[in-house]
Amino acid sequence: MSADRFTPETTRLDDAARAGWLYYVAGNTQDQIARKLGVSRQSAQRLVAMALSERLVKVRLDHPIGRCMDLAAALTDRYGLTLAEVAPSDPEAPDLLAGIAIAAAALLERVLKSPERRIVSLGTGRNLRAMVEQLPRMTCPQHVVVSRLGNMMQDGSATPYNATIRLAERIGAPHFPYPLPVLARDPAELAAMQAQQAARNTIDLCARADLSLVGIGQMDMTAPLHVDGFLSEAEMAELARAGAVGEITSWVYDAQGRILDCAFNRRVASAPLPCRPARDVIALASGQSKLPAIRAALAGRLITGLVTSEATAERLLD
Amino acid sequence: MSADRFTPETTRLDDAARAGWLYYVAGNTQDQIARKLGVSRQSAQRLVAMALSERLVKVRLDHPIGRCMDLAAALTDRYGLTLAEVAPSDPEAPDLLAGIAIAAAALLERVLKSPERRIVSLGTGRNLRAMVEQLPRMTCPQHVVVSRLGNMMQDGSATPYNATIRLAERIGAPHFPYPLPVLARDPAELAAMQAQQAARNTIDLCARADLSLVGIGQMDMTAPLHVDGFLSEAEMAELARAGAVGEITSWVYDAQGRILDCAFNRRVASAPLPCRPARDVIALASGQSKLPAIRAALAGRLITGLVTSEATAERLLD
DNA sequence: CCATCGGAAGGGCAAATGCTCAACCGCCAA
DNA sequence: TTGGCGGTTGAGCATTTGCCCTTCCGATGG
Repeated sequence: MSADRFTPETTRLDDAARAGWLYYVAGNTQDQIARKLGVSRQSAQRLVAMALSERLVKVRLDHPIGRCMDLAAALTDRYGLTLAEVAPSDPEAPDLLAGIAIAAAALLERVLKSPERRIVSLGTGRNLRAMVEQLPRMTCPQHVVVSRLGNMMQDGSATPYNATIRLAERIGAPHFPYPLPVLARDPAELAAMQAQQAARNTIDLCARADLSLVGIGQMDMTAPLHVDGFLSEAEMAELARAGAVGEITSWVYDAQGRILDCAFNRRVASAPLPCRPARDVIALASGQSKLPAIRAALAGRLITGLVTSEATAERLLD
Repeated sequence: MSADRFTPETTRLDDAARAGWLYYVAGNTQDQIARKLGVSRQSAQRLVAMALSERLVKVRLDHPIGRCMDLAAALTDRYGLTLAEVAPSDPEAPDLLAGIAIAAAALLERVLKSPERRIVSLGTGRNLRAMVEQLPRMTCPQHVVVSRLGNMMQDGSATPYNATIRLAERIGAPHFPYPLPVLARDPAELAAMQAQQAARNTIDLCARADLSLVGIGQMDMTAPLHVDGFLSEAEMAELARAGAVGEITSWVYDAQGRILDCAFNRRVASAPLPCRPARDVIALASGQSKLPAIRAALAGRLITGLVTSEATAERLLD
């Protein structure tokens, strides 16, 4: 091998390294490098490009954001997402809402800046509500905000964390609350509800939404559906036996991310949740307890994007 | 500081980091970055430039350039060193700080990766400071950083380029500043100072340091000791007559690398500099003006390793 | 309240860069 | 010798980038 020291290959790589050093570390232009190494400008360019393609130069970003962006790139890559945002975790409060809310707000703001009409559909949840609070006031009468699910509990009272109304107020856009409750009593009642013109119109809007932002619910004893009284402990247990690990806008799915064909889902009145959606469906979710639910949603391609925390992203990539 | 999380300053740096990542790691063009971050092309350019100027992006060249390797091998061979690193020189700026700093940072990083406790002692100087800036953030509470000399001028003000504190901050390790000034007024004062418990403890740590990184000072009119006001011109001349050619952590030595037995050295309060040290003492130094000082340090085996520039290495081997 | 000022944003342009393509060189085999 | 072929080179051109200069915005102080 020592004979290789002077083969063209080695010298070329050496020159590439030298060119890369002069370019990236010493800050020369390719013209200067060409003169210093005694080659043409084009050759210098090729050497610099080679230093890059042969991975001789290693670039590292020394900022907390750098790590997050590495994680986000790994997430999009591994799960075939169109978008991933990872908010830095505070080591002392690893799944603080604020980071995710800010990241998601920035994302939403970019969409809302469009002069074209955009239909934005929203689920429910603390994350979405916090996101809206982080959004600056804007004037966007050209857009439309629509809710993907009802905000009425079974007793007729409103659920907390209604993000749709707040968002519409904040950006001055027309909005469509979801005209049905979360759950129908039975499939027959559901069919009757969905036949109403207002319902059909809203569901249609949801299907055509350019951007949908949703939360992800876990299915343990802290499940939002349980805490909010939509599911009794017995029902929870039954769903668990059927393989339920998570829910998005009340649609319950299993570990492969398949919407379960079960009695509960047959009563869900929320807008249908497309599998492998054609338009952006972005979930906001983080936390140890939601991990299985997030994993399943990613596996089943129920979402095209994810906004999460650094800590959660790391665990998703384990 | 946590309240600062949302100040414009922080957000701006974050954005700069994002832009830098997208540009240098993900290979986006500035146009794409502008679209993704929702800003104008010019702003994206400014963010990328900021990522560079704020030293958020670190570039490292991962290739042993043949010529530098040869020089390094020749240096270890000729001077009996345990380690030599030679950074490529830009012919027009032969002794750029950056190359040496990066090489030394890589070296230090390898040591810091050890899970075992390591004691690292540092001298002062631009090179050391630049090295610390090149080091990535790490978490190494197992190590200890200790300064080999004071950072107080005679008037009590702090010298610039304090590397110890920066290093300790950056790697999250406990650190020991040097509790004495650079010079005592006279030998009697020195003895009194060195009797203090804190001083004895720190000096002992320096003696046990697994790795010591130091600069080398020349003894001409640009001498650090003179520029920083520790040596008057008259004193400089006297030391020159006594044969002084260089200094390490303020200990002045002659052309054979022998620590001079002179009035000045009897006032130096820095940690003692062992001749033919048993543990690694590595100097960072380059430049025409430092050549005699480097040669002498090598001849007298005051150091076990050297990180220098290509141009300086060549001259040392002449 | 208005005038002033500093910093950030955007337009425009010149320099730097990346890429394609045709020409060329050396090598091998017919 | 000659033709073909892989690979390298340099010219030309489109894109990208860096920078200057003007404009705009918000803060500050009279």
